[in-house]
Amino acid sequence: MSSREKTSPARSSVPDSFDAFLLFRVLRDRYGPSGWWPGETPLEIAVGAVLTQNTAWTNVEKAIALLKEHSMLDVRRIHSARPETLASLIRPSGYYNLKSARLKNLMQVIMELCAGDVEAFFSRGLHDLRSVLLAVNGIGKETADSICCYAADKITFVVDAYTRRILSRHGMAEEQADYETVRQLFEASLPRDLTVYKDLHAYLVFVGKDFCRKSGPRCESCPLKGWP
DNA sequence: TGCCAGGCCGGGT
DNA sequence: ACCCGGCATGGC
Repeated sequence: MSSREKTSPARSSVPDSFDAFLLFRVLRDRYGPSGWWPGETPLEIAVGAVLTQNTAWTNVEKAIALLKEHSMLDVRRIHSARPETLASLIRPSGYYNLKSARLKNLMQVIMELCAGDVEAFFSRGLHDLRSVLLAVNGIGKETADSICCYAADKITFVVDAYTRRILSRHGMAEEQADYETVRQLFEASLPRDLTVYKDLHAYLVFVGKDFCRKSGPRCESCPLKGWP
């Protein structure tokens, strides 16, 4: 059956020649191992993923440092903290009331499903974990995939604003292509290798920060100049 | 000084 | 199914 085209929702057309693995190799040659995600434990990575929503990482670092100083980087401590207390600690990361509630929502589900055992929580299968995370208020697709990939070591590609912008500026996708379309675009041409997934997303953030900001594009020395 | 940062939700059309 | 306002700090 050629049951493909009729029900497909208006989806952006993309050059089917896109080779994400080639992109990976080019960027790896330039950057080497990415060292991502910044964060020492799976819990710290997950917390950072929430705190960095629409926020510069330098601000997140301050917030995480404060959590550590107050011995609050802990499932039960966050879970039982007063919302205002938690908010005051993560203040530098912005949206602190919102993110305080979101962190507590995440800890709540870890408590409910695994009695606060982070390792057990992250040892679920990808699809199970991903849907559990997506059901948490305050965790959307990018945050869920970031946690799955970097905190739980699952093979799922993280799509963010930089990924979209870089692809669209190079004519490889529409800027407003929906999340799943872009994710499939990458996963279709990547080997199922966790390091490749982790590093490629990291490289796209590096390129985005250095050469592909919203304004002030300095594309001259961009490693992707002329791509493809 | 204003714009931007590794989003997401809820309400409106 | 989109579109939009709100959420907030710190850096350039």
